[in-house]
Amino acid sequence: MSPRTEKQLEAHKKEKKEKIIRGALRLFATKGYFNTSISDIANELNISKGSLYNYFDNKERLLNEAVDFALKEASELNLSEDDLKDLSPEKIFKAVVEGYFKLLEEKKELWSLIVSLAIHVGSIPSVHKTISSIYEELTKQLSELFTMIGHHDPENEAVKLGALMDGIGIQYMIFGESYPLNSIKENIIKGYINSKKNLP
Amino acid sequence: MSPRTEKQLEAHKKEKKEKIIRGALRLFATKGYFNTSISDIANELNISKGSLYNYFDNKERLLNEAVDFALKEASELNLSEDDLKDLSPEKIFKAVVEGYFKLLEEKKELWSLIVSLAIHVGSIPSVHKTISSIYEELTKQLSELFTMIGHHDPENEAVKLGALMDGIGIQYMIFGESYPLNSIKENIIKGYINSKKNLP
Amino acid sequence: MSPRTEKQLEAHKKEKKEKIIRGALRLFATKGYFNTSISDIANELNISKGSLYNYFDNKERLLNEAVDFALKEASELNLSEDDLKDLSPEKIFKAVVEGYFKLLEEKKELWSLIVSLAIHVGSIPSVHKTISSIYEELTKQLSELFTMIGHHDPENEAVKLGALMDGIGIQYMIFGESYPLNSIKENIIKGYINSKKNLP
Amino acid sequence: MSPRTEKQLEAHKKEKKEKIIRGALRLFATKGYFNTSISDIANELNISKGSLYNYFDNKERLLNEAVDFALKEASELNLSEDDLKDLSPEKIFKAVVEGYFKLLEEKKELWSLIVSLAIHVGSIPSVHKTISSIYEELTKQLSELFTMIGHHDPENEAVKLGALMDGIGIQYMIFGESYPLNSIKENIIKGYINSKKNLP
DNA sequence: GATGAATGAGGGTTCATTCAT
DNA sequence: TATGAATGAACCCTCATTCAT
Repeated sequence: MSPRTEKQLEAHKKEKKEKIIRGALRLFATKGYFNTSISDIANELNISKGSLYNYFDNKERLLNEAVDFALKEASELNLSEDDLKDLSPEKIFKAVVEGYFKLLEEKKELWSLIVSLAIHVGSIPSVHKTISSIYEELTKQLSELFTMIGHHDPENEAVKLGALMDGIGIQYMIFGESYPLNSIKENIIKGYINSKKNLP
Repeated sequence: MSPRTEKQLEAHKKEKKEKIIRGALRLFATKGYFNTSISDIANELNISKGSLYNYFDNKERLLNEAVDFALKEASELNLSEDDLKDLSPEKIFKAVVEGYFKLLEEKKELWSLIVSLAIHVGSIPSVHKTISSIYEELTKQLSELFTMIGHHDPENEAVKLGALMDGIGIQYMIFGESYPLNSIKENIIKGYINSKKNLP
Repeated sequence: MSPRTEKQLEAHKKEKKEKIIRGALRLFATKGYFNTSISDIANELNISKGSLYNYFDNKERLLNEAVDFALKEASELNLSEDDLKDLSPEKIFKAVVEGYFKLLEEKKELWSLIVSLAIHVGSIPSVHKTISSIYEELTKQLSELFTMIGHHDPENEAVKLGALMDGIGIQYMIFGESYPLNSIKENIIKGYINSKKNLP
Repeated sequence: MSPRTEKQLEAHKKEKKEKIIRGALRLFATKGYFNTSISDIANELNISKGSLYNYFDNKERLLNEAVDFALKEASELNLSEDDLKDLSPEKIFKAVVEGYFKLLEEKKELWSLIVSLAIHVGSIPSVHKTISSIYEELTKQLSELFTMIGHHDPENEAVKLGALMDGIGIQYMIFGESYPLNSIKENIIKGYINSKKNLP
């Protein structure tokens, strides 16, 4: 009944790692990394502390893998290249921006955890690397999107859009539900579409 | 040379508090709040651990007062109302934006500490309040600036500019020196000035 | 040799707890609760400070469990119901009173620790509850004893005898070895036996 | 307006010491000696910590002087020899016993503080001496009382009455207001008076 | 005499990590 | 692989006491 072959074993291990990561992520996101102890995580998952160390070398590595996992999962929410081909530029923008705003609303705590870790290098240097490499990737994708659309200076535009969206995230975290997330979203979408139209 | 009157005593105490705050801020900014121990701060300042507690009830209070102090100091870098009167709208924008970018460059670690604390409520709730109240104030000031300039929908514009600048901060923290801070700065300044010109 | 089954594990843990309790009790009794540090206890037992916290949530809980343990152990020194059946009233009295005096002499420090904790609620409220519930139990048993013997107003008599014995304890603690413990013991025993004989 | 002569100075100092003692006693009695800090006392009295050390060498000495003070004050509540002369034996007993019960009720916390300190030598050895010497004195007075009344074996009777009253104190502290203090008081008074009458 | 900032030893407690089972 | 007791360093904080003013 239990897995036998090496492959099965590997799969089983991966599954368990993912389980742990999800649990850890849940706690890190709500309580913060430093306020979450290894014991907390073990309790959350109903496993032993020692067992955790069979899957992760130490707490910081667990954090890094968890952040990596979360970022990859979040990326998957975004559009695949196939989608891009079939959509008009306007729709692509709408989809990208709306996807991001959805992430912001639905995974608020996770977003704030990751960004707060990312921007303060001094706290946990290793995680900074993990996040920035993914960030770079995302910006590149955004830039490609602008290129496909035929924007002049797509890189600069990608950087600016990325910054604007992150900034909205910050303000949303700080001001909470009183922040006019929706109207800003509409405003952005309209702005980009119009500005494009206005171009010669 | 030593203080005698009650006033001098009070002033002396305030001075010392500020000294401690500066030291703590230095360490919090570079190592992070959770990685900075009370001992570290005491050592940094060459005073005893116990002495710290004559000035601050506990570590979290020290953080809050430090953050408050830093934010107020940073605000003072911004323009006073007098300045606003004498400057043309274009110049005011330039000054505000440039002031912010200067802050970003010169107090990188401090900026990242504060924002990372601000956005993740779960880590230290109390500091979230301290920061958000100041943030609200800043947004209001920005909004007033837009009103004075005669922008339609100044509030929305203030929120957007605030978000954009914060977002640039994030990206700067993540990408580091490779981030094209200057070209973006110019781009923003030009953009705002042009967009205004385009208005009827 | 080492425990394997869950039952053995449980038993092993209970054993260790008891070991810690005995060590803590030894120190609390001689030095006092507040003068005994967690470090002291760990040293006494040749274990680490941290290990203690695997068995007891905190120092106060350890005290409470220790007191509880001591009181229960002391109670067991008293007579079982079987004994009562086989003895004449005179002998029961003798046994009870002598048992108490023996306790007083042989566990002097422990007795004084517990009573001193019990009577001053302000010091450690939690332990006051622990002790008073046991005290209530003891008084009830004493009352039942008087009922069995046929004393009129057994409750009142139980309270009075309890008070007298506690008072003797106090005086013994204060006056030390010069206190005529033995003669008083005899006096009490005789007094109760005679008074009973005088009843119709 | 301020005291000049040495005598006045001395008197002034004594007054202040007494003030401090009363404040300290208040806190010791309610919170316990170990839970009361020098700062607490200074705050209670609105004086500085440093000032306290002008009057008492250290905390333990303050406790000893406070206990001494309290015991002497309590003793003064008892009957003077003059009173004894004018009263019948029955009335003297009544007065002594009632005085003690009044003390128990009105200065509950103080009584429990002192007795708890007295019986546990390990906690604060010095105070044990302070209290036991006063206790000895009180027992002697009680013994003299019995002698005056013509009791055979007055010493033994004094010890027993002392013990009984202390024991009642303990039980009162443990059981609180549910303890039938009044009925026991009446019972004791009647008991002693009757037993005396019953003597040939 | 009065003050309260400074001290520094020590307090209880937490926690990531190890390791024997 | 799973366990959880054991560790020990580090943490935040308290406090009696001192001393310059």
